[in-house]
This record gives sequence, C-alpha cells and structure tokens, in this order.
Amino acid sequence: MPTSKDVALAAGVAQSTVSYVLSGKRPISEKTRKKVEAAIEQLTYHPNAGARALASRRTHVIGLVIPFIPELHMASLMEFVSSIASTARKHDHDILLVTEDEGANGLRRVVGQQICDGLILMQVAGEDERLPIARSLKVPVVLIGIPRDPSDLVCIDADFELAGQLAVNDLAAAGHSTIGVIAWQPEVVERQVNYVERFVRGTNQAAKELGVKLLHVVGGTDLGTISKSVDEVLAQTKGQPAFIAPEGIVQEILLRTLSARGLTPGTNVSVIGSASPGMAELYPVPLSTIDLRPREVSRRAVEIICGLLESGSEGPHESLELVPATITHRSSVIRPDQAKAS
Amino acid sequence: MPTSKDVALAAGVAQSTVSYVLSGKRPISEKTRKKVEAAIEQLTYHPNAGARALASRRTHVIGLVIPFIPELHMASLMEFVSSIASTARKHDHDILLVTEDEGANGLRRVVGQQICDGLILMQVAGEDERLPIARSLKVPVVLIGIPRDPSDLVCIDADFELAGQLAVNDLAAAGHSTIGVIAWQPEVVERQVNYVERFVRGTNQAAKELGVKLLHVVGGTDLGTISKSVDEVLAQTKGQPAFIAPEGIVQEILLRTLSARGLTPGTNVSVIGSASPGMAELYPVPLSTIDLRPREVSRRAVEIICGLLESGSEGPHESLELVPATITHRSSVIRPDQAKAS
DNA sequence: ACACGCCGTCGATACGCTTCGTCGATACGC
DNA sequence: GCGTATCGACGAAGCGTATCGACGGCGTGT
Repeated sequence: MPTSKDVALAAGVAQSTVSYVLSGKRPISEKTRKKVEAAIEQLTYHPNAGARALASRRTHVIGLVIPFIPELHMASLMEFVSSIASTARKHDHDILLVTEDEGANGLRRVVGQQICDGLILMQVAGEDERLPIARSLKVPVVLIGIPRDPSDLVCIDADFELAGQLAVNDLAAAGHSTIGVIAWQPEVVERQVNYVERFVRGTNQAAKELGVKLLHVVGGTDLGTISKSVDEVLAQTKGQPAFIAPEGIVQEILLRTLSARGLTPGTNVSVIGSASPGMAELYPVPLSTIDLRPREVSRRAVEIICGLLESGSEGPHESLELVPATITHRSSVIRPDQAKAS
Repeated sequence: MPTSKDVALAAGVAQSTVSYVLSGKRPISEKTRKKVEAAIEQLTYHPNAGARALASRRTHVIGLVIPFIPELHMASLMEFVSSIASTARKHDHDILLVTEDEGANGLRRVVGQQICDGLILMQVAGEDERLPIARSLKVPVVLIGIPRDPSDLVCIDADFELAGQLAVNDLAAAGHSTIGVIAWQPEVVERQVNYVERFVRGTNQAAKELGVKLLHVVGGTDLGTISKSVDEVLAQTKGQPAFIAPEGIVQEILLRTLSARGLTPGTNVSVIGSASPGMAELYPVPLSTIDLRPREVSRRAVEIICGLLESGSEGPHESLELVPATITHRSSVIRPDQAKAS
C-alpha cells in the first residue's frame, strides 16, 4: 500500500504538500497540484483511515444503532439502513453498524474507541434506556423517533400526527362518518414507541374538527385479534365501513380478514393502509396509503448529524424536526353514499 | 478521553505494559495485571481504534457490501445484515456498510483506505462485476452466493438445489404427480443470480427420480402474470393441484390468485411457499415453507472471514460451502387422493 | 535598485498504539 | 558463594497523517 510519503517522492514534493493538496487547507500552485494528483492517480493512493483518524481526531464514520431484530418491520428497517448509508456517502462518511444486542454498552464502546464521530439511533422509544447515554456522550447523537422527554436531544421523525389527521380527513371527505382505526401490534404499543400515540392524537383531533366518529380497536399479528376488532367496527358502523391501518403487517392481516368477510376495498369498504408505494400497487385494488417517507427521514438524519459534525459544536444541542407525511390516493377508498346507491 | 499512557500513569507501570495486559502477548504478573485492570476500569479506558489500526495493521472491521436497494427482498436482506452484524461482534469485529450505489470503486476505496480488514459481498450474481475486483484485492473476501466461476473465491450460500429436491419430494410423497413451480421475479432471473437455476436443477432431479411431472412457469410481481401461470398449471393438472413458490413476493401473489379462484391451501390445493417462519404462521392456513436459513448462512460467512483473518493467509483461497435448506411442514399440503374422497 | 510583503513549500512534531530489544530481579544449579 | 537461566517490566522506535512554524522566492512600491 502506497503512503503519502511515496506520493510525495514520486511527485518530487514534501509529504506535507501532498496532505495540503488533498485537504485544500493551504494554497497550492496549479503546477505542483497537477504533479501530486498525477502521482496519486498512478500509485492508486488512498489515505490510510487509521492514521488520518489518529492525526485529525475525525474518523468520518457514523455509528448506526439498529434495533434488536424484532421480526417486525424488517423491510422498513432495511429501507432506513440503506438510505442512511447512501446519504452518508454523499457527505463523505461511512456507516458502522451497532447492534442493540450488545446493549447500551455498545454505544459507549464505539464512541470510547473513537471508531465513529457520531451516532444515529433508530427506533427510539418513549422511555429509552439509551437516552441517558446519548445525553452523556460527548459526540453528536441524532435520534430517529421522539422520546417523551426530548430535552438536550436532537430528534427527527416522521410526522405521525399529521399522518393521522390526513387519513381521517381523507375518509371523512369521502363521506364516512364512522372510521375504524386499527392499532399497532401490542408489542409495539408496549414498547412505548410514542409515535403510536402521536398518530392517535392526530386522528382524534381531525375527527373532532370534522365531527366524525372514531373507533380505536386493538391490532395484532394473529387473525383472531384482528377479526374481533373488525367485527367490533362493523357492528358499530351504519353503511359502508372504513378502516385505517397504519402498520404494515396489521394492514396485511386486515385485508385478509376483510376478504374473508366478502368485503373488497374500493367496492364496499374503504381502507387506508401503509404498505410501501411499490407494494401498494400489487393489491387487486391498489391501496391508498399513508406514506411516512422513511427515506426522507433517513436523509435528514444524516444531514443533521453531518451538520453537527462540521460545526464541531461541543455542547449539547436540542432540536426536533418532523418530516411531513403524505397520503397517496389509489383505489381503496369509496364514497359510501355513492356505494349505497349502486 | 484517557489514553493508555494515562492508564499506565494511574497504575504506576509503563505504557507498553498496559498494552501487553490488553493483548496478552507477553506474560504479566498477576499483581500488575490487577493494578492495570483497575486503572482501566476506573478511567473507563477504551483503546483508540485509529491508533490501534495504525500500529497493528488490523482494524477489526469487516466491510459488508449490500446490494443496490431493489425494493425486493428488503426484509430478507435485513435479516442477513442484522445477523451478520451480531455474529461479527461475537468475533470481536464491527461491520461497515458499503453500498453498491458507490459502484465497484467502493470496494477499492474501503480496502485502499484500510478501513476494514476484509469484505463480505451479498447477493452475488452469476456474472458479477465485483468478481474481478474481489479476486484482485489483497484482503479476504467472502461471497454470499455462488458465481458461475467460483475459482479463487470463497463462497457460501444456501443449498438451493437441496431446497428444490426437498420441495418436490414432499409434494410427491403426499401423492401429487403434477407440480407447478413458479419462478422468481423476472428481475431476479435476469440478474443471473444463479440460485434460480440451482433450485430448478434440484426440482428436476427429484422429479426425474420420482417420476413426477413438473411445470415450470414464469413468476412476477403483477397479478396478471401469476394468473396466467396458475391457469397454465391448472389446465395441465388432473385432480388437486400443487404449487411451489420459492420466492416471498411471488408466493404472496400466488396465494391471492389461488384465493380468487376459490382454491384454499390445505383444502383443495397444496402450496409450499417461502415466507419466514414467523410470517408463515400468520396465514389462515399456516403455510408449509422452504427455509433457506439465512441466519445460518450469515453466521458461516462471518466465521469464514474471521478464520481467514486470523490465519493471516495472504494468497488467494478457494472454497464453497452450502448450508442445508429445510422444509417446515405446516398445513398447506394435502394428500390429493384423500382430498378427492372428501 | 532596494526593502518589504505575500504566496507556496518544506521540515518537524504529535496523535495513541504495537512490538522489539533490553535489562533488573528473582530462583536455581554447581 | 557466584554465575546463569527465566520471568516480568521498561524504553524506544515506528505506523501514516495533519498541522504548525518557518523560510525562500517572487512581485510590488518607491
């Protein structure tokens, strides 16, 4: 492996000049720069990351703390991971995976060893054992998710409250006066990921404004639970029923349950789901969905942390940013008055 | 951040002694070791990764090259990523993500910068542009997937051929004499990921031995294509039909298509799918599935590369390992002779 | 034509660790 | 009793880069 010394030798300059050509921190004449660049090219020189980190106290690596593989959400998780990694590269950083099974110590370890310059925490719960550590660390930390007490923390998340509002608005505008809202899996709710309550708050607020009746029923991953929840809604609905299922798996099971009852989205029942755009198109009736824009959330998370890194700010920061959710209209929402007529 | 010098000072020993306590490469008396360990504990000392890498020429980081986010497989991809990261930690290594959108240069970069000691490549295709680079790199590389020419490469993958055999065996043993095999998505097939043909080979071999008729039909992610494929199979099947769907999304659409034709797995049609164990249980009729054991494949990939790293072998290696697939019997396969009687 | 200033380059040092050579102290043999 | 082998700890030399101070050469002003 060639070193910057080798490059300097080949270009006939001092090692420090090579360094300055690379960093641009001092003016270099056009002529010598060309020489150095040619030598770099020819030797396929890459600066040694370890040495660079040692001397500059910057690793250009961001630690990404991924949650403990909970079977649920695997697909959406990967979407975050993948776009975080891509975005990081655009900002000249790499991503190091920190798995949660190492526990909270993992965070201390990677920061202590100075393997990375900062951390992004995914799936932050309302009360998260990682929060005290996040606050105590002397490196920038960005949370994806909003804990109950976000003081001294930098947070970014999808705007679940807005998502709830939009979904209710949409169904109300179509003419539904009663709407069933199927909750997340109990595992998620118990984990206190407070986006659940933010979403609910959004739906309630919109319902109040619009004079619509909301039925919040439990979700789950088994057919039995969802069946009961669906029946509950059906019993209390006059006319064509409407459902909002903000979670992927729950939505999937809801659709099967409806199908078993002879209900077809877009024909005699309205459904707003949450599949990814690609998936939503694959249903017999393309599904109208809430889009929480995970890629955008990921992008912002990286941008924020890179900003903090560049500004080199030492002290604790505090900020909270929400990425607006959107509703994509496909074909699974009906106008109940019209449906009745047919 | 405390350094090993600080630890040495606190323990009243030389800095090099601290290093030897940590590495164990030289004998240290019980007494001084205790002192040093106490100082480490008290100062919460973590060795600086950059300095360590610089001096030892070992980063203890493995680069994981993830494919260019192809909407498909997100969930299964994450399963690999997650278990690779966990396993790596058990071997005292970390995982650095290398996204494919950086192109083949990404590999050269991370190795050139000596950010990592070795690479794991995921989703290796039959003819993969990364292969020449993999061969030319002077660090260990492990491929997940089997390229057409595996010479000078270290490969690990699920045993798709065995999976094909098992699936056909299973349906044949149940009494089916005609079996429809729905292929992967065209995108996958075109990518020349040769596990497709390995799977097909396995099915054909088993079919030949058992005197069973196989109908290989095209897969896809749209209902139209799968519908045609299903009809093709139904037309050529006498009695109860049987299907094998080795890919998750295709399987999902197959089930919807069958449902629309009044066919229910476990009642009047046999299906062997490929959902993850958790998902398979969620169907109205729990689905019998092929399990390719991705976590096991991941685990082996890490073990192999760590082995290569420890042995410090310079020259190129060559090996090929297959993780046996299994079939999990649930309730979606019927005995057609009995079904007829009912 | 001379002094001064600025741009562009060089040399040296520090970053924190691993590792090799060395040396003091203890335990043993004769 | 002294010399020798052994164990344990020390000091110093890099590893490859960033960065600071210094310095030489050019151009500018008079």
